[in-house]
Amino acid sequence: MKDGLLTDRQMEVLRYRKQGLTQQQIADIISTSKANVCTIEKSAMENIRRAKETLEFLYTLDATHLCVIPEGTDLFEVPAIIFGEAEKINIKVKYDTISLINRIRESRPQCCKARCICENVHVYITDAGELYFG
Amino acid sequence: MKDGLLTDRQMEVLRYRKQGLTQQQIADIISTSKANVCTIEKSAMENIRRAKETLEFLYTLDATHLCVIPEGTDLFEVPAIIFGEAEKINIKVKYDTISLINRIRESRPQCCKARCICENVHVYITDAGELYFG
DNA sequence: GGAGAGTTAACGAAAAGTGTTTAAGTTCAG
DNA sequence: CTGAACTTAAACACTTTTCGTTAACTCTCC
Repeated sequence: MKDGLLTDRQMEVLRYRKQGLTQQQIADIISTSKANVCTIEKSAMENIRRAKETLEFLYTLDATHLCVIPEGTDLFEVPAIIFGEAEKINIKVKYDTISLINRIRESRPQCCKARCICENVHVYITDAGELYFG
Repeated sequence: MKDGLLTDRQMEVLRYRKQGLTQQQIADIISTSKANVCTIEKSAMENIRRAKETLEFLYTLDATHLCVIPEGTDLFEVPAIIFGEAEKINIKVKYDTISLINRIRESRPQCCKARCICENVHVYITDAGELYFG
């Protein structure tokens, strides 16, 4: 049974990059060209993008797209945005302000640096008012 | 630029399945055999599993390596190991015993045969006490 | 200008994924 | 038991991905 989308090579490069190494330094370590490190890193990012998109599709199977929280939004402004959009389509969100903030922080921890949404977050909602973030 | 992991065929089958159709009904609609619908559905689920695993790998990049659960370990012994290691580095795990077991079973179903961890599992932990398994 | 970091394009070989069929195998309600 | 729904395995053609090379390219900083 296979692992995730990323190859050993791709994970290796991402780990070194996380440590702050340059492509040339990594190329020396793993004995290849920096051009190759670049393409490996690039395809790794592409695979990650596809993984995210795949899970977004899953959510859309039983949820509809509600809105996008733009990168840079203050976390505390998010509930008002979502409540407003949900009201437009007559769906009652099943979270109050506090639990909604907890919900998004647990669902997308990598998008929440302190109080700031650090990348665009797509919001999906079911008829039951359940929320998904992609 | 490519879409997510799922092929058109796979998304098609998943949508029909979501509507409650049987594999035979879908096979008739998309003009193929029911066996093929089965394999398409199966590979779709496999792709979804891999997408989840890929994103979990991303999270491990932000986490530190905590310990390794050796192959053959009893699943019920895992929480004690993890709590012990986390205590050593003064991080409070955000799961209790039961939810920790559920967490690892959901995260690495292929590693859990009955009560046995069937391959080495690396454990990563964030400062917030979130756990990831790789 | 030159050095360092990163990106891109074109190409080949090896590996992996996909759709399909055929055939044999469950599982389970009636 | 029978039949319907579903699963599994092997084999095939086909396409895509991945890793690698070489070489040329942009940017930025000094």
